[in-house]
This record gives sequence, C-alpha cells and structure tokens, in this order.
Amino acid sequence: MRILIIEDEPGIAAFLKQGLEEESYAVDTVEEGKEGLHLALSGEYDIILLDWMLPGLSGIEICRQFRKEFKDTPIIFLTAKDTLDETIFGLQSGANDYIKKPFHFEELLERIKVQLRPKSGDHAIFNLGPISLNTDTHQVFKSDQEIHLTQKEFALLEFLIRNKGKVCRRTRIIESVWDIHFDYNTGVIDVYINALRKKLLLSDKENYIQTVRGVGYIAKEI
Amino acid sequence: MRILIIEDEPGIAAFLKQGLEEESYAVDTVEEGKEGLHLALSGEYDIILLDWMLPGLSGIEICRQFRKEFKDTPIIFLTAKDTLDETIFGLQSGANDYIKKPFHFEELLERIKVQLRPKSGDHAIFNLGPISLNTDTHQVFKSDQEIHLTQKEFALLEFLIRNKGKVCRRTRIIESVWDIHFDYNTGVIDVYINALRKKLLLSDKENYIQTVRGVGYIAKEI
DNA sequence: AAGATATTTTAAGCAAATCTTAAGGGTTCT
DNA sequence: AGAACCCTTAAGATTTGCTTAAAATATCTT
Repeated sequence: MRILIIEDEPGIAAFLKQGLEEESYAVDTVEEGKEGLHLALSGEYDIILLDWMLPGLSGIEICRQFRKEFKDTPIIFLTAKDTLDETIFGLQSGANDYIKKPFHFEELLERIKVQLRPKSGDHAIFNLGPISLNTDTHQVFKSDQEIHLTQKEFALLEFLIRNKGKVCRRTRIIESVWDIHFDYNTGVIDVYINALRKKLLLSDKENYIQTVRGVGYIAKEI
Repeated sequence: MRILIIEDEPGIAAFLKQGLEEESYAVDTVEEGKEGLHLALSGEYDIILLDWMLPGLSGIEICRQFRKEFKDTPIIFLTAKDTLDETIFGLQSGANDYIKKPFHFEELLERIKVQLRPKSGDHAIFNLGPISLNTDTHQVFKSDQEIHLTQKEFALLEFLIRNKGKVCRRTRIIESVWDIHFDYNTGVIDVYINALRKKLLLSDKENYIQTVRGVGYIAKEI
C-alpha cells in the first residue's frame, strides 16, 4: 500500500514515514504544496495524508483539485486547527477523515486502516472467489481452510485482490508491493505469483490469478 | 499525441514546444489567429493550447468557432487575465481549462494529462461501433464477446480508436505504436492491421478500420 | 552469540506466445 | 498494361513467463 504524506514540517514527516514503513507501507513524503498535488495526481497512491497549512498551495486547495480526478482515494487531514467550522470546511472539500495534531501514532494507524477497508461493509475482509483475505488479522482462507502466506506473498495477494477486475501492471506491482521505483527487470514477481498459485491450489479451472502477457496480472472472479 | 499551440509570443511558444516535445508530444505552433483556427480545424490535433490575446482573431473567437466543428478536442487557455469574469467567459465559450501566465511548466503538463484522460471519470473505455476497448483492464470486447489481443495489437487498436475519425498516417502509427522515428520501410503495420481485422471479424459491411490508400488507416463509425 | 529456520531474491534453463521479416499474390490507380 | 500499393501467409527471431534450485538475508531459538 502506497501512502503519500504532504507535510511541511520535516520532523513530523520523517517520524510518520518511519513508523508507517515499519508497518510495511510504501511511503513518499513531500514538503511543498504544488509538488504534492503533482505527485498525488500521478494516481499511484492508495491514501494521502495531507497537512492543512502548507507553503505553495493550501491543503484544502490540493484536496479540491485532487478530487476532480480521483473520487475514491482516501484523504486524511493532519490539522492543528480544531474549530468545528474549519473541520467541516475541510471535509466538504473532499477529505475522508481528519486527525488533530498532536496525535498518537496508533490512532493515525487505526484511521488509515479504516480508510483502506473494502467499501462494502465495515469488515477488513476482501474476497476473491472462495479465497478471503483479512487485512486486520493478516489471515488468508480458501473455503474455510487457512493458508499460511509469507509477508510478501500476503502483500502481493492483497494488492491483486484490492484491484480485482483490473489488470495490475508489473511496474505498479513492483512499486506498491516492493517499493522499487526503477530497475524492474527482476523476476521476483513471477516467483511470487508462482508461490501464490501453488499455495492457493489454483488450477486451470480455478485461475483466479490470470497473467496478462506483456502487461502483468489480474485477479478475477471467474 | 498531437498538440497545437496558438500563441503570438515566439519565446513562450518555443519554450512550450521544446518542453512538450521532450515529453514526446508532437507539437505544432502558430502565431496568428486566423491561421491558428484554420490549422485547428484540420482536426489533426488532440489538444489545443490557446492564447487569450491574439492578433488576427481573439482566442475566444477561435474557441467558439472551433467548438462548432469539434465538440471533444480539449482546449486550454493560456491567459494573463485573471479576473473571475473573464475566466468564466472563457470557459463558457467552450474551453476545458485555463492556466494563468506566468505558470510552471509542470502545472501545464499536469493539466494536459488530465484533459487527455478518457472521459467520464474512472471508466477508461473507448468505443468504436460494437467494439469497446478498456485501457484499465486491457480488455477488448465486441458485442460483449471478449477478444484476446496481444500487446502490439492492443496498442495499435488503441491508437486508431483514440484518433477515431482521423486518418492515421503510417509514419504516425509507426512512431506512436512502435516508437520508430525513421526507417519505416517495413510491413509490420499491414500484418497487424490484418490481425486486428481478423480477430475483430471485420467484414466489408463492418469496415470499422478502413485503409486510406497511400496514407494510412482510419477507424470510423460507419 | 551462534546455529537453525524461514523468507526473500537471484539466476538459469525451458516452453510458449509474440513479433518481425520476407515473399507471392491481389488490388487499385494512371 | 504497368506500377505502386496493400493483403496474406508462414517461417525464423525474439521476448516473455514459468519453474526450480541455490544464494543471500532476516528471524527465531537455545
């Protein structure tokens, strides 16, 4: 999962980046407003943490412009302001949640998780045919049979299922799951896809993870 | 992707042309209004950058006349005026966006990209008669029947459909789809057009991909 | 801290899909 | 009719993905 932090105080940004990376998110930070909007509009992030007061372009303005293009990507405001008015204003501009500085890291983590849950229902469970994946407990089942996956295997499967029905390009996968932004002439993806298919016992009849030659892979309900 | 710049200040025009060409757009510039409108009406451009104040014919007038012919081609105004009234007036006359001078090149680039994305939000779907092409899932359907295309086949069809109604010269095709910028004495295009027609079951009655002798091909609603 | 275990990455051989070339036969235009 | 252009086909070249095993790294145990 890729997170973009737009925050002008380097201390806070670094603190968040480190903490989130330990939770195995792929994190980029940027200090300036316009550059932040530009990065956000690349469409490569799964969630955006946005400071309210920024040099260059205000958080609200970034939020508004970003929402023109991306309706779904969650935005969480990091804000020192706490009057009701301002908060409402922020949420109206398209944010999904806000958190008041100073905050506990755990609380932020919790809110991120909530935002990254599947839209239908409030469970942290994603499904793909008989396969279900729980992002809270980090468990995977196939027809009520638990299947042990390693970190990377889980991350890859999560990425594919979150993008169910869409082709996931290899570059996207390597960026989101491995946090590598260049040099993707590597065979890791193949190896891990192979591992997933084996562990999930996917056959020709149950090809929930299909390869799209020359492009990447797609998780599909058959 | 072809861009037409109608701008009377040679410095700005040259600067934009160079920058955009580095981003691998094909750019033409013109300094005078009437000539600009004439070129625009040739229908060969995917997006038009239009100065507000022009000798010959004002930007707004060009915009209005152009819109009579082409409903979809995006127009971005380059403007020094920044009062709300004038901007609204500009957008009413049919522009899709505007950017205030002086602007950062990056910002312009971002706005161009936004305009060139397929319409209707997140549906990355292009149509040609009963054929639909989804750049998101990398799928092609003809009357709800999925048709498997290879990379190159897909890229070629995408190019043709993106330029629906416009003749695509062989050199343009070889440049856009194969990224070859010289030496196009090759028969690949023919081979792939052939493959497309076969896979899409195009007949004389359904000649959505027509050949334009001596020039190239055109994707056309019949 | 060292050894044992689990995970991740790299590399290489193989198989299959895809891409390109080239050549013969049609078609269209002058 | 002749020339230029286009279509079709099939073989050879190339790329891509699958699979395996071993090397490198991280994690756990004692």
